[in-house]
Amino acid sequence: MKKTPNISEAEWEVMKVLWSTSPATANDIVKKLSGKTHWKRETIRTLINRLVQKKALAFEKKGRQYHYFPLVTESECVKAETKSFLKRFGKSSVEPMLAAFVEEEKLSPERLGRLRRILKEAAEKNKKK
Amino acid sequence: MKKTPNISEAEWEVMKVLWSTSPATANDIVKKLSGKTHWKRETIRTLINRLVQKKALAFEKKGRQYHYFPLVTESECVKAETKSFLKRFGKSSVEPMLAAFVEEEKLSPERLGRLRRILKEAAEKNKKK
DNA sequence: TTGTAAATGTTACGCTTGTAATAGTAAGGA
DNA sequence: TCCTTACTATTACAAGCGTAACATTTACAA
Repeated sequence: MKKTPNISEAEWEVMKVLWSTSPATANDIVKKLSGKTHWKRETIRTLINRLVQKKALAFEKKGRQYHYFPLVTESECVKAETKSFLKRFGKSSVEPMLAAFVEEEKLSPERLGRLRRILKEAAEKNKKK
Repeated sequence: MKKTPNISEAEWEVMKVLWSTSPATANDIVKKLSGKTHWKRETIRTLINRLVQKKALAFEKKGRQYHYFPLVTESECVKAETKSFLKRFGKSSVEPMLAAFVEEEKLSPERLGRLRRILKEAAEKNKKK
């Protein structure tokens, strides 16, 4: 059970890019992010550097540029975040949270179905035990 | 749609105390928290003061001591947090998150039932529309 | 070989957080 | 009335974060 580094909100955006396509150069990342954010190139570079320091990213030198790639997987990180989220709010908040999910994001029927299946399975396993 | 203040992790612990019993004096809060944390009284007082500044708490002077009470409800805050959580991870993470919830916290059958009902209702509303 | 543009590295700065220590004030007992 | 004690208020300080500007290096073109 490795410890995932603590990734801040802004840094998370950078990670998302790398999780969707890696390796990528700093410029690739800047390009992808400039659609979604207003950050300056320098800002993004700072974020990248911090992620390298935190060992969330690594790079390979290819001539003059660095090709970055993630050192942790997205699901690892989501899981860790979920855990700390839960710890923070306590289980009494699970319902309001789920309600907010459902309400906030118009979940597609497929997704809803999958969510329901998860719960159903949990319920069954529960009973069996 | 009022804006809930930004409550940090440590501050959240203080809020939890007040949500469960309010009003309470600083000392009440300290007492309750000393079971769960190792924070010094001063630390807790700092947290309380910050929460007052952020308008998450208010107080009433009663003689020499202040009686604190929350200005925001727990469900409001949970909702806001959930929203930003979702925004951060994107909806593609909802399933892994729910899976982690279920796995992490052994949810009671009752709770599971309630969760399932939430989803069921959402599914029906979805269909109708 | 040397200048230039592109890439990387270093430094900055104010805000929030975690974690307190210390100072000020007021109320009640001697 | 004056002191002690129990509260509250002010100040501290380092690490993390958001947001950059400025400096340095280096590969390639002229």
